[in-house]
Amino acid sequence: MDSLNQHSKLYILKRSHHTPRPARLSLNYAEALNAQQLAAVEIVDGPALVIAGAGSGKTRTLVYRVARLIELGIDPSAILLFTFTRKAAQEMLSRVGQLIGPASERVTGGTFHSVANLLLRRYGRAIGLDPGFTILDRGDTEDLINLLRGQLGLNETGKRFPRKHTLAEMFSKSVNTLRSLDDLVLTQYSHFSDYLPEITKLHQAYLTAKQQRQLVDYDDLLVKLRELLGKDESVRHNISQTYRYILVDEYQDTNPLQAQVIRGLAATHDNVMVVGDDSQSIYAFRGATFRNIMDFPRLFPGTKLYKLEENYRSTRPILELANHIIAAAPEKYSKTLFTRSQGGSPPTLAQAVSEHAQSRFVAQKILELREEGIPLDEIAVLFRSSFHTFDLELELSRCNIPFIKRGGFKFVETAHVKDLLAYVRVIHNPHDTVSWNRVLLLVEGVGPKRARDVLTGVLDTDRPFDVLKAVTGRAGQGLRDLATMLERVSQGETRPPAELLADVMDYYLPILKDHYDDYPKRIRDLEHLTIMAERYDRLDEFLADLTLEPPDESVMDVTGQDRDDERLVLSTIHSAKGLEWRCVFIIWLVDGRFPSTYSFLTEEDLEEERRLLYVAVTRAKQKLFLCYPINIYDKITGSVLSKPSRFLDHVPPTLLESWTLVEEDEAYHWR
DNA sequence: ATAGTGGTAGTTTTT
DNA sequence: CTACCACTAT
Repeated sequence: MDSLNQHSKLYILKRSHHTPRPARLSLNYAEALNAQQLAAVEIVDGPALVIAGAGSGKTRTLVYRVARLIELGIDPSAILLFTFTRKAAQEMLSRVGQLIGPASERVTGGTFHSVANLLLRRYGRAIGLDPGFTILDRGDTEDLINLLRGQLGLNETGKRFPRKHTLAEMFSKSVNTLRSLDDLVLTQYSHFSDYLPEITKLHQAYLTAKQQRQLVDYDDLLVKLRELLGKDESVRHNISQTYRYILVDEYQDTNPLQAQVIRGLAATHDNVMVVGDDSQSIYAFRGATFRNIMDFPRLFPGTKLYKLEENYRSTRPILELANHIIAAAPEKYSKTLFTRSQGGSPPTLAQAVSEHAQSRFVAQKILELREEGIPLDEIAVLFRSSFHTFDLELELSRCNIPFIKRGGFKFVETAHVKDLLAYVRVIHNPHDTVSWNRVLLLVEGVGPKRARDVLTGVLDTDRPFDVLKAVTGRAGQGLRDLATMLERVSQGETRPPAELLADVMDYYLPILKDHYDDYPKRIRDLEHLTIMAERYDRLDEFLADLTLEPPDESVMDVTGQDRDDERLVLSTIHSAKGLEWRCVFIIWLVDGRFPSTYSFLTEEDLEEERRLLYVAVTRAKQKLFLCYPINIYDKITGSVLSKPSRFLDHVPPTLLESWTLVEEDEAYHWR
């Protein structure tokens, strides 16, 4: 306190939300941002839509806007940032932290699902949801559907009844696209329309089962949040006033349901900024549509529109290729990406005579690049679907190139991990039908029938363990053992999750050894799971995090060594969203694989594949290699694939440098 | 009713 | 390849 004020009395003027304290901004925003970015950063109130092309500094813009809001005196805890993964949120907020300090830690950030989880645990009671609800992942969902299918006697319907996977997909899509199940089945799944009554019945059973057992699937998180916001005026007001500034990243990959959630959250203030690029919308299978971007101004009248069109990521030749690929798309928001950078070599289009030749090319080229001084973690191999890399993975191992694979099968989805977790989940939520079923089936002498019988008993009582103990017959002893173990462990439900897991492990180990020949590998996975659990002191948080944000490394990497060393990245294009590398390889660019034969049926699917390629290409900063093998037999069509992806058809030859790969000893024939 | 075997169809992408 | 289904022997 300086001396002038020593004798004067202080009278505090309270700050109101609408009159932020006079800005004393520490950052020079105009210097750090281009004109377009600056305009988007400087808007404070009201709805805003930012169309941000690939590599146009979209993240930077969001980061600076959050920083500026805080610098303007807005309470950080009133800011809500939606991102596509939780990691993305953490990275952004840590960048904000670097700019303006630790206030950023109080910003709420995460995926729609994780935020919904947070709010539902807090306010869910208002819509009859117990805070201890269990979240079902996709596998759990399918298990539950199958279980109910058995109960309803729909197992003998005949061969053409949809599989659990398809059923789950139908249910989910109807929710996320806001379409009725009838409508969806009759149009998108018309080959199953004969079964519509059964499907509807099963769906009803699925809904009630979840309701009764406090089970919540991924979609329910969003549905229930919408319900919470819609039904209860005071809760809506409360939540909306808590989060007075909302930012949404990757808006092109949100679905209509998520748009409604945003609408509800912003009910009292309309302070929403969404950022996205319609050309990068690649999650239609999850109900996402780039039309969400188009519709945003209608949902929020008075929306201000900003466009970021200057690309800072890629060299000009790479950008030109990307522009050519997307130019052929029939429908898109008008924007033209440009760069001021000069130079850069044209992308390479490499033809290999077989899948293996392609793998060898990639491995060899990567070794060369490393010789040139490019670190491995600045290189990525991207692909359409995760099984496209099987051969490459072998080749990389042979060449001693360490790599990490992102996307594809997940560690938490493996049977043994699910088994172990099921025990803990039963303890946590005794109504969890799905986990009960799983746990029961692992008992010697228990099959589907007995599991179902025991299950009905278990769910109707407060003392489920006694029900297990009362069973006689072949499975009696096994069920008693199970009951004893669960009872003992559940005494200390409040103990750290890692301890609970260790206890359960003692029981489960013999079962594991009995079930799987490769149990040593699986034991290591489970040990890893326990290590992950050590970071938590609450069981429900551990379980929720595991389903909402499963570790995105695939199984083998979890236990792999040299975690600290730099490693090559293998990634599905979907998992590569928002990332960038100095050098990028895109493999399997053969027509029929990418785009896959699958997508030939409808134009929408095909266009999504085009955008997918666009996303892949725009990940590259300096060097881009497009690879395609020829002479690939395609089982689906019965034909041989040898033509490069159709998306490259109209690309001028000058934009690509074509290479033909030949064997060393054959090379002189070509000279 | 369950466990084990053998055959076959169907294979993205993720919260 | 593998997950799922049907069938068979307990």
